Amino acid sequence: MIVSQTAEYALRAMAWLATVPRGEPIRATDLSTSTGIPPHYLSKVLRRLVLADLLVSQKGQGGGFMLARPAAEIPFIEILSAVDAYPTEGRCAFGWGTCDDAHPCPLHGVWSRLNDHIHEWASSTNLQEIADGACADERFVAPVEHE
Amino acid sequence: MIVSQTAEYALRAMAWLATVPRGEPIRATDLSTSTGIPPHYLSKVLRRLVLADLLVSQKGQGGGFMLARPAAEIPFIEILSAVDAYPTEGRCAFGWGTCDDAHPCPLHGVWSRLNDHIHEWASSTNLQEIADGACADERFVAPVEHE
DNA sequence: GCATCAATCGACATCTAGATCCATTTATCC
DNA sequence: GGATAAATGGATCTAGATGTCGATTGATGC
Repeated sequence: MIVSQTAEYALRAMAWLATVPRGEPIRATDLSTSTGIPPHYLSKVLRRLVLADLLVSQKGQGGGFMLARPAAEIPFIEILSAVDAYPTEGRCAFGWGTCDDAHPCPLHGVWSRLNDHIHEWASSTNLQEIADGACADERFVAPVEHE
Repeated sequence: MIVSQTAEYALRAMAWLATVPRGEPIRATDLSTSTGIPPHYLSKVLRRLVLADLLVSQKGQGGGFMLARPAAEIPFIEILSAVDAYPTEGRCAFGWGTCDDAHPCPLHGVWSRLNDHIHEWASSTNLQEIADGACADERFVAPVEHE
């Protein structure tokens, strides 16, 4: 498993929201049925995304959630950070308390090489890419099933 | 968290074993104190590595564990596969039941790009690199602390 | 053969991410 | 202002990953 379930849900929800015209709020309930994410769990994830300034929420009648910024300005790394999922900094796979570039543990080199890859990917990928690749009407049709 | 705790332990144990001269078996107990991995848990991880033909074990007096092959012939991907940790194939981050290159979900493209990176890293990195970078006497000295 | 050493195995405890439920707050519409 | 819609927040439940324990099996040396 590359990322946690929560992180995956966050990406899914954001990806979906990126495909609807910006400015029209989507209700958590609708988002839940569309994406297959359990409703109560989704609302918690959404809340964290609001706190991270990636979404804005509107309570009451006609309310819902929408992107706080244009999709092109939301890189994946911000989404992952918003739901934790993106530490690995400072942690050492070898169990050393102190492990940095100055005093690297044996795994440090290869480990940070992987980290760089992931960081690069998460920084250079943004929601607009998803929105471009996916026509909301065609490809977002009901999931066949979700396990 | 990029990989599970178990996977991290597996890498640690293998990395350590790669730094001792091949042919001399290391006891699980010793490996446990050296790496800071809980002893009984470690032995479960080791067993899985044995089943995956990455380690050989020797019972009784003078027994222990050692690499089944030269370090250079053990890529990380085999270690990760041995302790699960390496599926992501077939799973779809979007919750679609069917998601392949022919019928990709909206996240499919960027997702598999990340997968490729990780796969490339895990395949091209082997234990020899670790052994080369780490002198067993100097850099493997007692972990300062482990959380 | 017997004692000892070390891996193996199964059962059990604990901890945490994931998921659910329900009461509360805030906004909108009439 | 009252009814309704929708997000918010806390408390709780559950399953799976993590970690522990004790007993067993197999190998070695004497």
